[in-house]
Amino acid sequence: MGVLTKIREAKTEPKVTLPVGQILDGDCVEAMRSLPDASVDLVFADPPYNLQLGGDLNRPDGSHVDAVTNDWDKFDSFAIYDQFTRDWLTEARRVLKPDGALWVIGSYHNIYRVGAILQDLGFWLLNDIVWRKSNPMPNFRGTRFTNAHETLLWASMGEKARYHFNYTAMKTLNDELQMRSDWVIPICNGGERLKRDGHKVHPTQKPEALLYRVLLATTDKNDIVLDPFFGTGTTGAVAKRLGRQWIGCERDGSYRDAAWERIESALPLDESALATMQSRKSAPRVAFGSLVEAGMIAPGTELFDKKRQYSAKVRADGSLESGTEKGSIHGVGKVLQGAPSCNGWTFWHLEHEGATKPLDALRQTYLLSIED
Amino acid sequence: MGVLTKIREAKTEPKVTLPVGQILDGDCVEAMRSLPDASVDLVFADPPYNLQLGGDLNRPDGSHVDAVTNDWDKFDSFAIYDQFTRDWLTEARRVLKPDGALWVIGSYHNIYRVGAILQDLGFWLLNDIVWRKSNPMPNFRGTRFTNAHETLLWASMGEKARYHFNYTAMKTLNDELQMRSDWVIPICNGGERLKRDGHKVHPTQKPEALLYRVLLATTDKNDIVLDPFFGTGTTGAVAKRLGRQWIGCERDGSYRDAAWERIESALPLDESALATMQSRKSAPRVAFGSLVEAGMIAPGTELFDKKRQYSAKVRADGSLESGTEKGSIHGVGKVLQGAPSCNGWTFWHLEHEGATKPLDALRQTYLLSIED
DNA sequence: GAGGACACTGAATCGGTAT
DNA sequence: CATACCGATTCAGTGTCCT
Repeated sequence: MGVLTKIREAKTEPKVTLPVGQILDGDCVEAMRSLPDASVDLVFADPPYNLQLGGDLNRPDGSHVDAVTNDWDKFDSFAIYDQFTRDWLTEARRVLKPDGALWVIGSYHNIYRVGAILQDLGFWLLNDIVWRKSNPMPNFRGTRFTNAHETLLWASMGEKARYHFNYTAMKTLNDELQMRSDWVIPICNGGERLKRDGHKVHPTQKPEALLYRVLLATTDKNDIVLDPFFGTGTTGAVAKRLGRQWIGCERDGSYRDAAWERIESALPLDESALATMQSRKSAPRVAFGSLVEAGMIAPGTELFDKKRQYSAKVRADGSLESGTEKGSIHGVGKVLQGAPSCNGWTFWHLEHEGATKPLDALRQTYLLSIED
Repeated sequence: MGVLTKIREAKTEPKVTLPVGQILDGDCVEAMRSLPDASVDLVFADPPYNLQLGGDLNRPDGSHVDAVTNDWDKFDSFAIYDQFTRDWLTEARRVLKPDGALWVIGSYHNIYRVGAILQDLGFWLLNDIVWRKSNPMPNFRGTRFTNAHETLLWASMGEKARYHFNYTAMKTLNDELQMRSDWVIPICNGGERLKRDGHKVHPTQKPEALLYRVLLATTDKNDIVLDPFFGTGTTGAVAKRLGRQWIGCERDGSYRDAAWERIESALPLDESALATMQSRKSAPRVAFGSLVEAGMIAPGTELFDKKRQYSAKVRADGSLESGTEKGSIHGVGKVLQGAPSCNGWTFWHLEHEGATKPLDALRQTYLLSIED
């Protein structure tokens, strides 16, 4: 590649060339120093998360979890991580045009530090976006909530700065509803996941659908996108597909090689690719506990079947209790009847507003209340 | 109300009384100073977000920042907010027990500052939780993504600190799937929304379903919950319903009045409704040898895994023997598989009354037989 | 080929108690 | 303080192999 693009700086500065379509070798702060002021439209950054993992972790079946143990994710303290963050954000700010914008992705380990520093440097937060993973890794030890999301920050250059937002494109992508700040996107696996000798090339490759939405929302055709932590080049591949120009920084040669191979084989956008990016809507699953939480069914409520042969009492966590039997609405119904299975939603009834109703009626009401 | 609960501090300190079931008047930092060290189990905090709203700038204590004489800018406002955050978090940390925990809710305006300061003070993030609003306010001007979520941080007192998590109750509440870090809960409106003369009493009243999940997940019955920004008392109302003790701080008299009225009309749950599914962790421990002693398993019985790849013989003392390998049900299973660990109760099976059963089934039978 | 059983995997801050 | 030992714990998806 190596296409050099001429840009004209503000006022009457001499023309400068930008290394568009190139992966700059080396530390991203050093690499960005070679770029002129106010020259790129968007920065997308996926910095190390500073995970601070302890010992090994095994799944309940005894298999080993292949965690992120790379040296590039190790920092000795928050202070050192903060300095690293200030350094690259400062340089990113310098190369951004006044109406440019910045995206950073992170997890709870690092994103609060990044967000605060970003604000301290004068960036202006426009949204925080939640990437809700449809298939996250479970919490194998049952010690916390399943960590099922990551966070993206989108910021302009300052409170009064202008920025680009393709409102209509987002609304179209979201079935004519305003795009929300929570995005449901699967993690990167299957054919999209880059592998070498059967092993993943990069431990934290991001899904292209995520970059697709970011670039479609906040850049225009031919805009220049800089990714200081290029990795295996997801940003470059999607930029090429969407007709955006890109610059990457990456110090790991094997990542750069994989990125080149990938970007060269990336095809410019066609309609079929667009279709696969559309979010598919499916009916939300409702847990019985949600109805209890929402106050639609009080703990202590008596449930019974249509013939009033059986009864059970609702408990605080959404489980049922009937004699010595305890469990879910389905499980308790099944055991009481001695049946092979039971749909608790249709089996159990309650007195509601003077009438006898199956639980399913309340589920419908709840679904309406949480509809977008 | 005004029930005073006696607590005993660590070591041999004199007994101290806690203002349980009370709303402390005044600034929360001052109010918390009246509480003893290490005395509460949980802090839930919904601090003011009032940053960057344009126009007038108020300090979190309500005093007005004079734009002309103070020559404030966003850096000043962040610095003021940071100091306020450090102050109340420090005091909250002091009154928390060593195995207590803290929750804070916020939006992108303030949560990155809160999160970073929390980490700086030594709190250890356990999860960040996304409250995904099912019915958020749209972005009327079409300039950004619809801001459809808020963020909650859950933190323990430190990296090595213990904390409470009712894993099984959460799993039950979510229809037998692990509870994830993204929670879909409607915003507070309808009958739950407190109104006076047709206007909402508090601008940011939180839904009770949110507090319900927080308290059910991370407190036990009778635990003491402190809310430094009590507002109209959602925390107190849900705590009362769930049989938790509460303390509030609120400087606004009209909010305190509304909170009192609301909490007094809240109905506590009865004992059986309050019950939740208990994890097996809390069941009394049974030694495998006890089953042999009790005659439920005869020495010499052949055990095998589900696939019948391995087998072992039970010995008189409740140990297993397989080839040259001898030891506990866990130890032998672990060595045979070459696994990092093994739960012998679920790994080993035997023929019992014509069927193949895991040892765990016999443990359950034994547990029932020794119940009082 | 279709379908079922099974294996494998993903940015993970993933024990508690007794000695 | 470390060490030993007990024993609790997973969801969605892809790929492979076998029937």
